[in-house]
Order: sequence, then C-alpha cells, then structure tokens
Amino acid sequence: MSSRAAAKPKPTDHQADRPARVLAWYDRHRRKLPWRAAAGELADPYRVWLSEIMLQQTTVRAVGPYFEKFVTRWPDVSALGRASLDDVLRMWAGLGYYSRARNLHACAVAVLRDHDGMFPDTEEGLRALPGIGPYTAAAIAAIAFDRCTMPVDGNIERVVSRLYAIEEPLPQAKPLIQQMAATLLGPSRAGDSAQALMDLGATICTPKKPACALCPLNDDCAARRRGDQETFPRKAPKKSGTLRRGAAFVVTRGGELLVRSRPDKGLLGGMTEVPGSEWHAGQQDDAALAQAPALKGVARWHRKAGVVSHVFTHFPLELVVYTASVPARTRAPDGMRWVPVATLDGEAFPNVMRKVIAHGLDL
DNA sequence: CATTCGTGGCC
DNA sequence: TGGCCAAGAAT
Repeated sequence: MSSRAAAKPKPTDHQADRPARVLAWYDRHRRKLPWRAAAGELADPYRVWLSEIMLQQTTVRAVGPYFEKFVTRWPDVSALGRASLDDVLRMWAGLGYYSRARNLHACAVAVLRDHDGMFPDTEEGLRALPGIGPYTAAAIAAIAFDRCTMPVDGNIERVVSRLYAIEEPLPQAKPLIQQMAATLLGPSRAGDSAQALMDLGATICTPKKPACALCPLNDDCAARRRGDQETFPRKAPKKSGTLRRGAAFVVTRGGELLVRSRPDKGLLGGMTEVPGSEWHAGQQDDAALAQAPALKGVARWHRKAGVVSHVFTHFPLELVVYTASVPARTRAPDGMRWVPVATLDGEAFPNVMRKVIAHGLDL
C-alpha cells in the first residue's frame, strides 16, 4: 500500500483512536498509589472513596500519610462509621478543608445505616451521600464499579482544555469540558481512562512546562499546535481577600493550655483553638485585648513580640499573641477546658492554631 | 453563578 | 516573596 497516505489516518480515525492510546500510555506509566488496585483489578470502594475525599483540592503528597493513618485505624467503612466524629477530626487535623472530615464521617454513618455498609454502585446513589459531589461520584463509579462515566477534575480540565484549545474561561467552560472529556472514554476500562488522564495531567500535562514530547496526545493537541499550551485552561481572574487581624490568648496553668472548640459550621468548623478575639479587617491590635477571656488568676497579659501570619484561601490573617500564666486549679471559663501541653499533638488543632501555640509557648 | 471553605510547595 | 496551584463540595 502507498505508505504516506495510508500511514496518516483521517482525522476522525485519529480521534477515535485516542482512548486506546491513552490507556496504552497508562499501562506503561501509571503511578503506584496506595489506594489503587493492581493492574486489571477493581479497587476497594472504601479506599477509593476515602482517597477521593482526601484528594479534593489536596496534593497526593499531602494525602499519603493521612490515608495510611485512616485505613490502619479504620480498615473499612463500618469501622469509620462507628468511630466518633471527634476522633475523625483529630485524625484529619492538618489536612485542611475540615468540612470534608465532617462529611466523611456523616457519609460513613449513612452508608452503614442506609446501605447495609455497602457503597452505592451508581453515580446517582453516590451523589446523594454527604461530601460526594459530581466529580467524586463519577470517580468512584468509574474506578470502583467500572461504570462508563468520565469524572472531570482539575487535571482533566487542563488536559482537555489544551487538547481542544478551549477559549471559554473556567468555571463557565465546565459543561463543554465535561462533554469533550467524555470523548476520551473508550468501550471499556472507564476507571483506568479517568486515572490515565489524571496521571497525564499530574506528570506530563502539568500547569507549567508541560512535557509535551512524552504525551500520547501531543499530535492531537490544538493548544500545542498554537504553541501556547501553558495558557490553558483560561480562568476568570480571582480577587484576593483583605487582610484581617485579631488576637489569640495562650493561657497556661502549669503544664496545661486553655482551649475551646469552634462552632460546628463555618471556618475551621468543629476544630480546637485557643481563645481569641474575632478577626476583622482594619482592627487594631490593642482593641482585641478587650476580648481576652476572664480568668481570676491573670494579673496581666504579656504581648509576644511579632505576629503570627497565616493565609487562608480567601483572606490573609495576622494574629497578635498574648500570654498569661495562672495558678493551679484556676477554673476554665464556660465552654473552655484545659489540655496537657504534652498531648497537644493529638488535639484537633488546625495549623494556624499550631502556629499560635508555638509562638506563644516559644516552642 | 459566586463565595466560602486549609494547607504546603513551587518559582 | 506573593501569587498560583492541588483527584471539589456546599450553599
């Protein structure tokens, strides 16, 4: 046969070939991850679910140790569903987005109570559970139950928006990207197709300096042909938050620290903190001292030099730290309690509070 | 649809 | 070093 013409498939054929090429790449280059099954096997739904919740907006590196801690202590969804919420929050502390931990626990309880300890095996059934949105439902359905669906995460958004040079910015482009991503589903192995695109996005089609030479879709990629692949996906500009200030009070009673729990909902919901002022934009440092907890043993507060700085997703924060030491048997104010400094590592402190305590105690 | 939710790593 | 980014969900 005439080699040139025959070796160059028609565009439609090339497009139809993509799912198989992506899977072939995956079979050679897939990452080994703790929650993944061996090649050719379906993964444990519990491990897939747990990993997917942890991986929401969180890097594989950060998740690794937490995943191992969780599956060691709670090997299946029944064990997790019988655990206390406080234990789950303590185990989750440091990983961020704490409503995920609350929903994780609520989901395990619901699976135990409403589904006889078995995860639903459809997108619709999964979607109805707490903490499982459209992405996670599709991911579990495809990866754990071999359902023919394409979950679209940040990696796949990037791969697909480059492949088709989609000019519409996120998040408006989500429906279009979902539609185009589905064209990369073949007749089988939906879960592997999804994980292949995620691995491709994580290791080849990276946000900066993508390694296009190694990509199984490089000849198909519209953005690469234009030479501006790094500029995809297009995104609407985000506004940065205003600096907020406040005060935190590190009170010790011998080897104990005064703490309280934050409200269940909202920022750092349900997590432990040292007492503090509210956080406001434009607030002066000394004004916050008026919100110090009333303790009889406090003769005077010592203001630590400097501030503790922390950046949340939607605003930066500066906290002034005041310290005081009170006599033994001083009562904790209503809603507060004493915890031994020696066991602070086991408490449900978010990182901003760990910074505050380290600053206040000179750790 | 826009906002609110953490944290660590990267350049 | 400040902004960006990471397997999104809930409201």
